[in-house]
Amino acid sequence: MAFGPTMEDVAKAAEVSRSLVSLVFQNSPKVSQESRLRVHEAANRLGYRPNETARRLASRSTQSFGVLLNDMHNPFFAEVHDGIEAGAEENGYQLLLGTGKRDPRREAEFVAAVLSQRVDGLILLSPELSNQELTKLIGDTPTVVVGHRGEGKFVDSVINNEEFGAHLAVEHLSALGHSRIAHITGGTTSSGPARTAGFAKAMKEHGFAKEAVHIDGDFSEVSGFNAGEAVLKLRNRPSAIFAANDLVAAGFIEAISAAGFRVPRDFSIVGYDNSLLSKIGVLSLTTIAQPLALMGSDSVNLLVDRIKGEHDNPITHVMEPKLVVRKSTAKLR
Amino acid sequence: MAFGPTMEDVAKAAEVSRSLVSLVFQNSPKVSQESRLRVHEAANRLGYRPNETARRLASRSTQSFGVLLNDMHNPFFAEVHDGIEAGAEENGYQLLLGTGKRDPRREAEFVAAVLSQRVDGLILLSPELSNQELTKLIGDTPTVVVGHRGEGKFVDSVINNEEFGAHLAVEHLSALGHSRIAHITGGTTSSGPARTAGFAKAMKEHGFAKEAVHIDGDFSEVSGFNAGEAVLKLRNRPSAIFAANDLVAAGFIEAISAAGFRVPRDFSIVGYDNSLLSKIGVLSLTTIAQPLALMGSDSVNLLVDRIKGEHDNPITHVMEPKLVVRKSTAKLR
DNA sequence: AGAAGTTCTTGGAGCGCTCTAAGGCCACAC
DNA sequence: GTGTGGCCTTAGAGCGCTCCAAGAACTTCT
Repeated sequence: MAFGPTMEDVAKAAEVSRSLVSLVFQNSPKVSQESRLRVHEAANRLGYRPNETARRLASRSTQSFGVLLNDMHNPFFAEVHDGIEAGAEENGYQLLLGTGKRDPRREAEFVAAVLSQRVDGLILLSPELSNQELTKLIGDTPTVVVGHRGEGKFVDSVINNEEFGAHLAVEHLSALGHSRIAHITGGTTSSGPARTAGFAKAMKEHGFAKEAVHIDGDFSEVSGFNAGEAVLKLRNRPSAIFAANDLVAAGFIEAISAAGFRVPRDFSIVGYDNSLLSKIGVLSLTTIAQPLALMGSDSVNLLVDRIKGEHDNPITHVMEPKLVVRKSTAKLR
Repeated sequence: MAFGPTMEDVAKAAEVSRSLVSLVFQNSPKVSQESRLRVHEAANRLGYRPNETARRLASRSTQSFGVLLNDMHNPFFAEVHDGIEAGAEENGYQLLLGTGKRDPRREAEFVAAVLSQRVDGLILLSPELSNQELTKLIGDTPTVVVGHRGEGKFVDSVINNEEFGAHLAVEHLSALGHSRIAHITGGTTSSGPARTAGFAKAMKEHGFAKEAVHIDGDFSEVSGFNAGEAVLKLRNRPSAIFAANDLVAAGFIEAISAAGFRVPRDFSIVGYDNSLLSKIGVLSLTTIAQPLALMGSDSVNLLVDRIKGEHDNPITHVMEPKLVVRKSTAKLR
């Protein structure tokens, strides 16, 4: 496996020492302009490319983070990744991306793999890995868990204020005159319970507790569809819906559309996530937006701070969602 | 920067040589069961993790591919990635993922970065980089370009039969009785022209050439919306639409829905990509599906074959799309 | 001119591992 | 005892680079 020219070759060609070539490629200020040019010229002539592997070994530093994306099909990860990438670039870190496909075993494999590559830190987006396994795995590697609160001395967390998101939805609907509001839940995993709890609390605060309707779901379009059919059978129908996410909202809309009902004429509906789905014209969902890119860049900052020694005890950042008003909500008729 | 215990430490703890420890971690068959246990025990006790960086340097092999995903927001990439990941795992390669954000400069940076890490091959999904720059950049690194035909002695390609996709769309609509069909184009970039050419050819083959309508677009929802409004103004309206992609189809549907028209009652419409969008109930788009995961795994195979020396001249694989029938198309009334 | 800096360059040790060649050890045969 | 072979184990060189300490070359000052 021939790996092309080495620093040694460049040094010979430029008639200088290997050390000097090294300094040139580190952009050291203590190289004379003349030598710098000589070396670059020789390097170009030979088609030299520094061997990053050797660099890392010799310098004992990789300047890189491992990032577990889990599921690339979910736009959530793409957006958080945008923020991570921006933050990493700003701070001079490389990224080692991987997917876990929501499988704890694959997640563990990925983490082990990047730790073998001696990354300086770890960012895990919505890992399924238990906190316990994680702690064992990472040792003393600075880690940020995004999506839920992680545990461990070396683990910081970036989470969303789900409760506040639900509050925003109810408040918006209330302002439009709705009080009989149904919530299609996201089930018992990830952010489902927090949204549901937030909904209950917000309804209570608005004095709508008795008009609240809960319909069980699971973050899927089908569960939204089923919820739609269920709602139509209710004797005392809600006038507005707070769906666990945009996909659920889409399912709901399909079900009621099939029965001749319209949004927002017959139902106002609020989704969650501000996904691509919510933005397309046919749906145009009012929804709750999480500051995903911000969460990404914030994770990087947390890591960088910890590496610099600016903190060494677990920190949790809670991000505030925003309401995005589109065409799926309207004044109660 | 303390990097934890090394092989040397493990060797000392297990009272064997460093070489033996190395063999154990390479799963060499020539280590006695007894030594193997001794070493593992010592390694666990010390919390030893092999240093992959050193491994790569010493073995002169990284067993890894660089993968340029370009835009993580586009599900296209997620699906091709699935195939790549599966292929890589099967063949024992690691993946180095990166995004170029459709910016040739960033793409070049990524390629340079992974080449510095001495990847064994490169898979580039829809790169914007010119073939010329690419050739200069990659040197003799085996490369696969996915999405369009790449150029260069070391570059294989995996592309789609866009023409056939257009053919499938027209054939399907024809079978439903449609002959006056409009095509909303994707513009002059990427697969736009090929789809448009395929449409023209298919219409001709069906004897519908004179009924073909071309409306310029650019793969965006807005262009679909504009096309919808334009179609409604036509004196002799088409009964069916072949959109450049699903997003365009969604835009079209929004425009005509606003005017009180319905799909498929008033217009049959075929999208392209079989995206998430096409699958949601409210749209339920008949669409053309590309074998994305297959394209991914095929890219890996191409790379592996080339590395094994099974071919050394450029190969292009053309993949066949499929028609996915949903509810946006119906018999002409 | 010589001392004292300053600026630039270099030798060499070493990062943590792999891999080759060589050797130890043991059983068995002669 | 010596030889033969199989099985394990090891010494040591080296992967391509960084980084330290020290040296060379050049200025500037007195």
